[in-house]
Amino acid sequence: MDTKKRILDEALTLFSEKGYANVFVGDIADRVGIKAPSLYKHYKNKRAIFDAIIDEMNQRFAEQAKSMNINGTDAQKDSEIYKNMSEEKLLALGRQFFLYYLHDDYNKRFRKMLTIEQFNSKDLADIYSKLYVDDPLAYQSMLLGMVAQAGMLHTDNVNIMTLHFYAPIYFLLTMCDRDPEREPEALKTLDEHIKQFNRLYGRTK
Amino acid sequence: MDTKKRILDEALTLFSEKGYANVFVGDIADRVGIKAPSLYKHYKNKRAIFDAIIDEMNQRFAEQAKSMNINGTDAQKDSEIYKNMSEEKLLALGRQFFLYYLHDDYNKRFRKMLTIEQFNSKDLADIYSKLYVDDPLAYQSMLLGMVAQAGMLHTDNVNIMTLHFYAPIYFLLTMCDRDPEREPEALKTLDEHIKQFNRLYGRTK
DNA sequence: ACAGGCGGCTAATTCGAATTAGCCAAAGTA
DNA sequence: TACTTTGGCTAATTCGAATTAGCCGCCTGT
Repeated sequence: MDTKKRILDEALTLFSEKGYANVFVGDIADRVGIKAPSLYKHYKNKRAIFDAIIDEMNQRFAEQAKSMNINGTDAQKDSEIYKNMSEEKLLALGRQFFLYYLHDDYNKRFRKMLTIEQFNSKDLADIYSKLYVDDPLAYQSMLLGMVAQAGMLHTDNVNIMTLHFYAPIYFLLTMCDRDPEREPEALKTLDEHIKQFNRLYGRTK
Repeated sequence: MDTKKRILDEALTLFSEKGYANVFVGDIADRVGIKAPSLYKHYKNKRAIFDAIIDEMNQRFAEQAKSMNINGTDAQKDSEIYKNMSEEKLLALGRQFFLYYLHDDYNKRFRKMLTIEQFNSKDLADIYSKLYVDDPLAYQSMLLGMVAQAGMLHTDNVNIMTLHFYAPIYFLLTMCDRDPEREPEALKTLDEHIKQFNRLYGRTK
C-alpha cells in the first residue's frame, strides 16, 4: 500500500485507541516506518490526517449507501422473500449486523474514534448519529417493515419495533468495544434477545 | 464552596466537554478564578485532579449503592407494591431513570467524561460498564423481577426482559448526550417504547 | 505581637511535541 | 544526459503547556 494511505490507516488505528489528542505525529510515523518530518510530505499537518480520515469515511459511506439503495428497491419489489422470515433468519440478520460492525476492521476503528471524538464538534456528533443511530434504524425499519407487511411480524409501530430490535444490538456492540472479553457473553445475550423479540412480535395475534 | 472542591467541579465540566487531554490546567484555573500555578497548592498535578474525580465518584457510588440496598431489601419484603404496576407506573419509572441520568449535573458530566476516556484504561472501561451496563441491568432486573413475580409482567427470562426495557433507554440517553436538541424526540420515543414494552410483556398469556 | 501555614501571584523553567529547513538519493522524464 | 519531482532523513526551531521557584498577604493560634 502506498505511504499516503498507510498513514491514514495507522493514524486511524491510533486515534481509535487513544483519541486524536493522545496520539503524536511521531507515533503514526513509527508505525508507518518513517520519521515524523516525512509525514509532512504527505499531509499538511496532523489535523489534515484526521480530516482525510473523515473524508475517506464519507466516500466509503456514499458507496455503501448507493449499494444499499439498490438492494432496497430490489427487495421492495420482491416481497416474497419476507413471507418465510423464520426465527433463524432473524437471528442471522442480527448476528450478521452485530458481528460485521464489531469485527470489520474499518468499522470498528472508525466507530471507536468517533466515540472518543463525538463531543468535540457538531459535525462529528452528526456523523456518529447518522452512522450508528439514524441509518441503522432507517435500514432496519425498512427491512422489518417488509417482514411485517408479509405478515411475519405484528406491530402497529414499526419504528418502535425496530428500536426494540436494534437498541439491544447497539448496547451490546458498545459494550464489546469497551471490553472485548465480553464478546461471548454478548453473543449469547444477542441470541436470546432475538429469540425473545421473535416471540414477542412474531406470534399471531 | 471551597477552592479544592471547585477545582474538581470545574475540571469535571471541562473534561466532560473536551476530554482530559484537551483541557489545560490553565483552563481549569480560569474557571475557578485563580491562576494555574495556584492549582498546585491543592493538587500535585493535572492527573491528580482526574484521579480525585474518580475517587469522588467511587464515594458517591458507594453511598448510593448503600441506599439502594436498603430500598431493595425493604421492597423485597413488601411485594404488595408491585401488584398494581400499571402502564403509568412503568412510564414513570422509565422517565425518571432517563431524566435523572440525562439531566443530573454530576451524572451527565461524569458519564460524558467516561465516554471519552473509556478506552484509555481497563479501570475506566470497568467503571463505565459497571455504572451504565451492569448496575442498571441488575437494579432494573430486581425491580422488574418483582413486578413479574407479582404477576404484572410475563416472561421466562427476566434478564432479557430487562435488556428490552433498558437498552432503548440507554440508546436514547447516549443520543441526547451527543445531541441535546434531540431530547424532545427522545422523550416521545421513550414513552412509545415503554407503552409498547408494557403491551408486549404486560398482557396476559 | 508574632510564627506558621495556607493559598494566592508573577516570573522562570522545562520539556515534549509539532512543524520547518535544508540536504540527498532514487526514479521519472524531457 | 541533465533536470525535476518525490519522498525520505537529520538537525533546528518554535511554541505551548505543565510544573517549579520564590514572594507575599492573611488568618489563626500562642
